[in-house]
Amino acid sequence: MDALKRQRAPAPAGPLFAVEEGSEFEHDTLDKVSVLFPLPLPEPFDYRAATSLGIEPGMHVIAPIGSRLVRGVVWEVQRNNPAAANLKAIEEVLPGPLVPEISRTFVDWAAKYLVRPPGDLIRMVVRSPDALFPPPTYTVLAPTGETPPKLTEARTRVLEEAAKEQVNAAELSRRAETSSAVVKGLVDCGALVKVEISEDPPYPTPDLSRTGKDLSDIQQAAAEEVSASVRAGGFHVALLDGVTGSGKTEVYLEAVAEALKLEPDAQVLVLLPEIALTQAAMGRFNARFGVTPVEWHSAIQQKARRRAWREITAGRARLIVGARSALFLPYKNLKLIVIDEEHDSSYKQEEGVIYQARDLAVARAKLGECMVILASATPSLETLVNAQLGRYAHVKLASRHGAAELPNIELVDLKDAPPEKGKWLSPRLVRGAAEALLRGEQSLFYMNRRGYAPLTLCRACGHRMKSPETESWLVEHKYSGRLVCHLTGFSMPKPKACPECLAPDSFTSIGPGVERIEEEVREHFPEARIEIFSSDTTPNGDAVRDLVARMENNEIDILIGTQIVAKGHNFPNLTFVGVVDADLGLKGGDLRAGERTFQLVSQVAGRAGRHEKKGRALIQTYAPHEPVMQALAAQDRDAFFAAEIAEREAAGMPPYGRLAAVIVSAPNEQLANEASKSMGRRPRSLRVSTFGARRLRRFR
DNA sequence: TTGAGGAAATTT
DNA sequence: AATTTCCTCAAA
Repeated sequence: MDALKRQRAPAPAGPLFAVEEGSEFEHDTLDKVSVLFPLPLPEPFDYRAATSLGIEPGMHVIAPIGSRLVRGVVWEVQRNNPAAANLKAIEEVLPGPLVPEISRTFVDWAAKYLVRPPGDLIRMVVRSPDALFPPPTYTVLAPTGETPPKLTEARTRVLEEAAKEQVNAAELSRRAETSSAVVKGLVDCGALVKVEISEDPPYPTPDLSRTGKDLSDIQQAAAEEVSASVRAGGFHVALLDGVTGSGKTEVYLEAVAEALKLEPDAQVLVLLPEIALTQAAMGRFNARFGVTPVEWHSAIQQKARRRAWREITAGRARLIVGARSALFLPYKNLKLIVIDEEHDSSYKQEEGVIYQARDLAVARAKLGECMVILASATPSLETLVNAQLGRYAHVKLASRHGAAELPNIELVDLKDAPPEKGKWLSPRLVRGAAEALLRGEQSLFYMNRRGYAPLTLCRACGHRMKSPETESWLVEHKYSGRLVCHLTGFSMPKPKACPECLAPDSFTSIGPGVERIEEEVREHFPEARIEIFSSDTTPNGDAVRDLVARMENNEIDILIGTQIVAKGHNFPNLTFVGVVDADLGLKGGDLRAGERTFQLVSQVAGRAGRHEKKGRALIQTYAPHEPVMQALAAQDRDAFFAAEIAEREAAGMPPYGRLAAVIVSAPNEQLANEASKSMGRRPRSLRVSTFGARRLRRFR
């Protein structure tokens, strides 16, 4: 109710039709109107409305549900259906642009595909409650060009200021340093006129006469291929596949320009991973088109959201850059969707309505006869399979732009040369960093675990410190002196004595995290400048920028980082990378563990020697013969994916089969286990694996 | 009986 | 999602 009040109260302006039957239209018939509400209802609800109201699918209406009034979208209309007489009446027809047919079809399709009430999806389409009503305005004063009869000094000053910028009366008198009466006098004699300005003005149009940066021959060929697809029109998907630094962005920007040229209201949506939605990214678009794109993500402010929604629906917003949620907006004429870093896990929404934006984008494009470009240096297995099967065009940008070479990657078999007990760096890793240090170059140790140690154990009784809710191990963070649950964020100070057996100072730390690797590195290189790069040490963007800048300026010799280092940073003097535990990501039985490990480790290894200097990467593993490790050493992505694809196909795993999670809840753990096991026995055609509550929590 | 308090059903 | 109805348990 609150939401509705808020929606209706501030905006009595605009043509709100009160619904009244009878009176004027004596021969009026009744329509049956199905309305989809942004509620988890199983289907649209039916109402009655006079035919003379001309209600059409896509219109916004208010209708009663039980004792309250709710805003919804008209889904279907049956003209002249007398049976509608027994239905409740539509309360009110709201102004505003219709939800286009493509968006409605997409909602229906996605609701089925995601096994969700359609109302949950329309909620993502109609996302700005006050955008339906005409935008609020404010009044400014503009000179008319007429000269007032008595041109005093004060009046001249006011007219001079008014010519510079149009502002309101109070501001104008302040700027001209006169009283408000002078300004009012000028309005009265017709030298100034009041002008209503919309609070939601249209965005500036991208400048399509501009050209992009000069492209290499390879880039040029790729740009021409995707541009030709855009010009051809209709549904196409292209995978733009090129290593970091191959200039993928420049290539897809050409396709964006091409799509915008198709029609005066043609729109382009560029999806970026959440963390990539930065001012720097916006700047790249600005450099190419002379305008800042329309931004859309969950953090966008109410006013900006209203303006963006209004302009997107009207087809006046042409270039939209956003996170996954931008996919659902009611575009008027969407011609191209670009998904940058298509493998990125942030395209997967894992709470509420669970969806993979990359997959839905392809479906949405098919419905809207539009093109999709999936760009990545490390495409997902699903996308590569689609490219191999010929469903997607495969546009390759093979060579690195410029002179830099790929680093040398070697495996270090930890079974051959294990580090001493309580240590994690093999002599080869230490030597690698020492050599780089001697040459005045930088090293990076990659350890994908935050904190000091993943397990804290009582030596006296063997008690393990666990998170109260999830039963998962508490990770020790030495700098903060706390034990932290990485799943829930729960944390507590490290206790002085064991809570189980009360033995004092009996805790011992098991296993490594970045902080512990740093300790070990400091023992080897006491004189070196060493820093940790993890989300704990760099809590915000400023801290990240500062650390990256110091690394670029050679103020750091050795960096120890979690996966945060894998993302896009470019350190010219970094020539040695040591991956402390490449096996870490493979544990846990996740379907995509191998794929993720390959992508992460090859990205991290790729940090070495990105400029003139040749880089070297050492990868520590206990399983050097695993296909992932072999492929990493050979830097052979195709070989890795070939092996992985064969394995998935044999096991009937995605994309060759589908997975479904069933959550079993019971009064106690034993009962839940029994129920899961018996469920697993029943249908022979299904393969069932069971996870305990701890692991399942992550799926919720 | 009455009435919290909470779960379950209903809403067109 | 927001109400309304149904159900249980316990106090009077």
